[in-house]
Amino acid sequence: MDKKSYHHGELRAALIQAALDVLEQDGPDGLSLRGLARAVGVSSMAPYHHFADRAELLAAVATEGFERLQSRKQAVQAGQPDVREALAAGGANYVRFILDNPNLYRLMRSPEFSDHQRYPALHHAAAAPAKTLLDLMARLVAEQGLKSPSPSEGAQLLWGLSHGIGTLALEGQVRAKAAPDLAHQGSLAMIDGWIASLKG
Amino acid sequence: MDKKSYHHGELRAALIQAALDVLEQDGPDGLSLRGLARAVGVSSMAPYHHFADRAELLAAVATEGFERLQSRKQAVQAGQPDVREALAAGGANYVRFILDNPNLYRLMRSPEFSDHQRYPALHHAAAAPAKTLLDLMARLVAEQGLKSPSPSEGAQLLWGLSHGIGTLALEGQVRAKAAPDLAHQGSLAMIDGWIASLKG
DNA sequence: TCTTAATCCTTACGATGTAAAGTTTGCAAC
DNA sequence: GTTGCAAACTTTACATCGTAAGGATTAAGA
Repeated sequence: MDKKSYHHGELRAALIQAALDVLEQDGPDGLSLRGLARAVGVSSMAPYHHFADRAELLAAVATEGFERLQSRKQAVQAGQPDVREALAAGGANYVRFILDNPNLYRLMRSPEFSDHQRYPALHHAAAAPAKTLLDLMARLVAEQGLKSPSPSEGAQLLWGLSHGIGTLALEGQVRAKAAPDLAHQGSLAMIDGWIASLKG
Repeated sequence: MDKKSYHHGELRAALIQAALDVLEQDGPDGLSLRGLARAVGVSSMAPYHHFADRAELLAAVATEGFERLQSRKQAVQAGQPDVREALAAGGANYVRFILDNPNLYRLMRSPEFSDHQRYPALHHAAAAPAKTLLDLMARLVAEQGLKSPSPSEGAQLLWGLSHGIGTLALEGQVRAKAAPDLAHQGSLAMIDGWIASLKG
């Protein structure tokens, strides 16, 4: 592990880990390629042998973030028989993830990665949580016989709600302590609104 | 207007305007103090006589953004007698603002301005739209006799929903064309969920 | 007219992203 | 083993950025 050879051996992974650490401690402004290289004990240009440019390194970090999100999501929603409750719990958990990893989440949602062609691994990782949500929403629509919204619309609305509550909480516009519950309660309200519209 | 004197005369306003232009065209990465100074035809250091640092300039731009948002908000919600519809229309309009001013909105929500002490003008401008929403929500709670959510909780939920849908639309996770309607429909669903819970 | 304060400029420094070209090392083929 | 090559890493260099320090210009009031 302590090999100080010319070849680092695991530079790529080490850089990503260092970036995650810096992101937590110093925020995104303290994140520089040179700084990471320094932290890992390697020259300024070494990272360029593993990443085409700064953006590509950040994309790899964001990818790691999506993988962590997905594993948390599965842990929470695994044994939930009630779809309605699973969706609400998923929303609350999503907000908790945002609050636990503010800078990482912001990076994950950074618009500079919107080019799917250029960051395929990122978008592959990002698709997993989205699909989990969509599947759950489809189950809700089927079980309740909803005519509106469609599964994809419903998923976008629930996602948008939790994403919005979470990011507003990051700014202090919503009390961080209350935010997960708020997302939970808001998700239930929206779901109940959909169900209620059937009986109207 | 074409005075090429030593003193620019309206450097502060010109810089803010230039920043808004650059933000729209080249995105936030193209935004540099030196670049703005160049665009306005002034030395690199001139901006520092009007702004303590880069962040303070950006804060002024963000402030301008909140003022534009508020005036649009008032234009839309002015003559809405129905509270429920006013809230939903406000949400849709909010999403439209985000889509019309993507980079400006991201700047407005940038976490580097979260220090209220340091950017009083920004937070004053930002408070206006929030208050408009809160007042409307209070009216809804009163008219419908809602026991839950509280006005502030409800406002945060509706705000979060529109903020979330809008920012997801910026990333392409939600179709931009459909986003305002989605926010509208989602707001109504949530409101109806609140009302339905009274009769449950 | 003289003073003064506001406005703007010049110069300079450290940090960053990254291009170009050289060095070291592990490994595969002989 | 020795050789040869590709991958991993380094050195050097440049443009650009934010901004600190100090000098020049000018508008406006005494």
